[in-house]
Amino acid sequence: MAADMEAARPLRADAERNRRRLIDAAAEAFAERGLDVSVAEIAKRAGVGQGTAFRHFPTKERLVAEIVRDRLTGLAAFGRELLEDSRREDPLLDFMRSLIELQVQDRGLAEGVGSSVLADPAVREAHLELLRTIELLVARGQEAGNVRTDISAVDVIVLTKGVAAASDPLCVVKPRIWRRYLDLVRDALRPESARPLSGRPPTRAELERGLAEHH
Amino acid sequence: MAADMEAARPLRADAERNRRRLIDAAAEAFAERGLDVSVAEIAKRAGVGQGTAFRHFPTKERLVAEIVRDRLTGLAAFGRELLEDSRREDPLLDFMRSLIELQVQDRGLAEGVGSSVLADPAVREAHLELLRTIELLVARGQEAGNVRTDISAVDVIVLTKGVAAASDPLCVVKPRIWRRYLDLVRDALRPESARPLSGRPPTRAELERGLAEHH
DNA sequence: ACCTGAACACCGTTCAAGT
DNA sequence: ACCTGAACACCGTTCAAGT
Repeated sequence: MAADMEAARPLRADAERNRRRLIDAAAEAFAERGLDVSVAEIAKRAGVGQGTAFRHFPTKERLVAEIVRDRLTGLAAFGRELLEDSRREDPLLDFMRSLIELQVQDRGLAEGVGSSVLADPAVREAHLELLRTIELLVARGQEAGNVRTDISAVDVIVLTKGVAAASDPLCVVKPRIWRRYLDLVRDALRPESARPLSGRPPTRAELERGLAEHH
Repeated sequence: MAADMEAARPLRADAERNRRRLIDAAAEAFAERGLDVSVAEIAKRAGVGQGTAFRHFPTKERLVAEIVRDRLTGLAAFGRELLEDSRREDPLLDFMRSLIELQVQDRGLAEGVGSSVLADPAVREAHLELLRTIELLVARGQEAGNVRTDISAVDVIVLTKGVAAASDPLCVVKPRIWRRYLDLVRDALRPESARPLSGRPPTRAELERGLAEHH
């Protein structure tokens, strides 16, 4: 799961332990109650002083970034697994299902992607890795004739985010409603239904820039 | 635009003036910078003390609610205009365009719908009015053969919210990108592309309940 | 009746003092 | 090196004192 770029100098034993506790406590709290749980409460849950929290993560956003990065990396890895599993009929659709399911279950992740955490370099790198994986899945789907050819990986990310965001309020009362809207997206992506789309498709760079500048 | 249920007892002249100034200042500030502009700043922009702001709107949420209600009422009225204009080929699609465009232009509105302001009774009433208008538009579209028959007005609201939310980050760099995703939704809604959707469709009551309980 | 700014509780963030 | 809680600026909200 955790893909640290550089091991850097190892932390002192207690610091390392505190860091892990903070990440675990934050991941849990954010998933359950969204990103507006206070750092003070996360520190308390982790059993450390709140000063310690800000020593490890100089800003709350960096703490969020750490956790979002973990999730994105995990998703990219899962996407590559799907690509290697040759028995799957429609790996792209399976992947979109997982993307949405994770956003629906993890409120913090849903609030995190599309927030300014995407400006964080480590998060951007993980996001790019995810995009590249989706590009492979889209290409595969297009070769198999499952997916219209005027659709890109950026579109897939945008669409899954849309399904998750749109389903969000209804999910409290109908937890599986997102499947309905994923089904509609599936219908929209089939080659038979393709009619010309207006404007030029968004590029990878435009998405990255948009996410980073957003706010 | 403003559809006050009961005129009640009229306010003192200065109070009425302050109320209007607060609403105008808030509408402008929320549209530009989203819902997290402080009440203090809105009061300052309106030229009143911040105590006055809380006298007119006992909570920040009520101030937001007032503005969201105005927008929803305006949208419902516009929808009915579309229904009466017999020259339009696809009034539902035209209406979805306006729904999305407004959410993209007005950050406060986008953040407001789907937040807990929908718990406010006056907002719920305006929202219900909007839903009923969309139901007429959907029925019209289905009669004309433009729209698949397993789609409801609730779906339309959910989908437009999804398009607006998904396009949001990209809009900074490509302001018209939402048209692309509306085009995809248009393709998904055409009867020819219809394949069975999983689960039962969400009802009006479920949407209302979801929006109100959300948070 | 309505207006106002000072006061309160809570948040993110900083830092002097400890080990 | 790292930990800690008290301190600061800012937010939403309340309220005693004014007109």
